[in-house]
Amino acid sequence: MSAPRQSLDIQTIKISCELCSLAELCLPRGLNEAEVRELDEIVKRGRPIQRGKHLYRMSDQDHSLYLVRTGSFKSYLSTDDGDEQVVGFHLPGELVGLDAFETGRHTCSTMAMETSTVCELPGEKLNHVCRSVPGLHNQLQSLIGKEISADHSMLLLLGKKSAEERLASFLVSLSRRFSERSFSPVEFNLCMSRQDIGNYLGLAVETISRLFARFQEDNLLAVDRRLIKIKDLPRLKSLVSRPTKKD
Amino acid sequence: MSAPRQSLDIQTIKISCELCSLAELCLPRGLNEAEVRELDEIVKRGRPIQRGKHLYRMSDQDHSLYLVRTGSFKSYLSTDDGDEQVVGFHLPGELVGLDAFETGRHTCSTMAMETSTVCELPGEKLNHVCRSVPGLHNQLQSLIGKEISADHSMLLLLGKKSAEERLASFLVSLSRRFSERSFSPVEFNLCMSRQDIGNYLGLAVETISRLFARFQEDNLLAVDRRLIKIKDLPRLKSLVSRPTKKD
DNA sequence: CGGAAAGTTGACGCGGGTCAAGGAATGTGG
DNA sequence: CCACATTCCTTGACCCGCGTCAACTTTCCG
Repeated sequence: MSAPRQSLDIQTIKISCELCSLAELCLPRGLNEAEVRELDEIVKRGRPIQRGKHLYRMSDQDHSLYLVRTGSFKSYLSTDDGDEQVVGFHLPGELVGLDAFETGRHTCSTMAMETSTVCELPGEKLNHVCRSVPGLHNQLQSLIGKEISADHSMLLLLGKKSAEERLASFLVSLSRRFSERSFSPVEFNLCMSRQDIGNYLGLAVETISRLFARFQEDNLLAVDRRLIKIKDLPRLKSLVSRPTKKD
Repeated sequence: MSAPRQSLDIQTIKISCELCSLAELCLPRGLNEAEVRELDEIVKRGRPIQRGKHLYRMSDQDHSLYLVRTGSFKSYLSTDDGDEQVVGFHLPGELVGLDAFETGRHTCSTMAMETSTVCELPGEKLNHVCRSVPGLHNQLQSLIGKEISADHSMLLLLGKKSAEERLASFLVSLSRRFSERSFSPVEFNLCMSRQDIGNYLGLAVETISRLFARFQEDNLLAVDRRLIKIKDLPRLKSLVSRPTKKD
C-alpha cells in the first residue's frame, strides 16, 4: 500500500498488448500494430490481486474497465438481508466492470478467486482512444454485447432449466471457454467452490454435490475435488436442453 | 406494406427529440439544444408496430438501436426445443437492441405488446454523432450500464427469491417505472399477459394467478383483469426481500 | 355467435431445499 | 511436527413450494 506507485519491475515492462497471448480473445483483436500500440499506451497494469481480495466493491466510484490477464474473478450482488448472488465468473481475456457504466458506481462486487492480475482501462482515456481507433470501439461494443447476451442465457437457465441441465450447461460453457484459451476442453480445474457454483446456478451446495456424484456414476465425468475430467462431452452437451416436455 | 416509404404525415413531422415528453428519461437527457438537434438529425421514426408484430427477430442482422416512444415491447429468447424465455419488458424511453452488439445479429426477438412506436438510431451514424457530442456518448453508456445492472437484479430474483418475492418485486418495479413516466405508481394496466409475467419471473401461470388472488385477499392489491391498483405499496415493498432465513 | 385464447381454481406429486451429521483437506499456532 | 480449528464437501432423511394436470369460466375477436 505504501510502496511507490511508479515502481516497475522487468515483468511489468515486458507485458504489452502486442506480446500478450490473450490478444486474439481480448480488445486488440482485429487491430493493426499501430492501433494496438495506441491502446497499450493507456493500459494500466497493476500488481497481482490475492485470492479473496476485491478488484472493486459494490458502490465504489470507478470509471475504469478491467480485462482479466491471469487468474479468475467472481462478481456478485449482496442484498440488504445479507445473502449474495454470484452473477458471473471471469476468465483471462474477459471484460469486467461494465456495471459501473450507469452511474459511475459499481452495482456489484468483484473478487479474485485465486491470485490474479488485470489490465485497467481508465474510462476517459479509453473514450478518447476509441475516437481515434474505430476498431477498438467496435471491439469494445462487441464485448458489451457478449456480456448482455450471456446474461440473457443465464436468465433462461435460471428461469427454465432443471438442476441437471444447469450444471451440464455450466460445465459445457467452462469447457468451451477453457478451450478458447488453449486449455483442454475435457480436463480442467474449477477455480470456484461448490458453494459459488451452487449460488451462481441458483441451486443448493448439496444439489451440486449430488449431481457431481451422479454424473460420475453415469460415466460422464471423473471428479477429483476440483479437478474435472469430462469423459463424454457429447452426452454432456445433450443434457443441456431436455427432450421438450410439451407444446 | 405497399404504402410509399417516404410518406410523412403531420404527426410524424411534429415529433422531435426536442419536443418529446420523454426527453428527461431518454437519450437527450443532459444535452443542450444544439446537441439534441444533432441527435435528432439521425433519428428515424417509423410507422407504428402492431401488437404481436416483431421489431426484430433473433438472428436478424441489424446495427441499429431503438428507443421505445409509445407502447411496450417484450424481448425473449427461443430455444431449439421450442420454448421461450422472456428476458425483458420495455416501456417508453427505454433502450432496445443491445443484444446485436456482439456480432451484428440479434440474439433475442422483440415483439410489440400493443401498438407501439420506436425511434431508430442507425449504428454507424450514432457512433459518428457520439464522437462530436460527448454527452450523448455518456448518456448511451449510462443506458447500457442500466441494462446490465437490471439483468443482474433479475439473476438475483431468479436465483434466490420465492414466488411471492418475485411478483412483489415485479409490481414494485413496474410501479416505479410508471411513476418515472408520470403515471400513477399505484394504479396501472399491465401490458402483458399472465403467461408473459410467469415466463419472465420463472413461474407457472397458475402461480401468478394464485398470487394475485392472495395479494388481493391480503388487501395489498385490487386486481381487475389487467388493471392493478396497489392498495398498500409500503407493505408490497416489504415483501420484496424476506426476513432472512439464516447466516 | 362461435371458437380460441386467457385466466382461475383445486388436487396431487416431485424436484430440490433444508437440516443434520460426519469426513476430508487445508490452515494456524505452539 | 502435531493438535486443533476451519472451511469445504458429501451423504442421508425429510418435506414443502411450486409445477403439472385437469376442468371450468371469462374475455376476446372475427
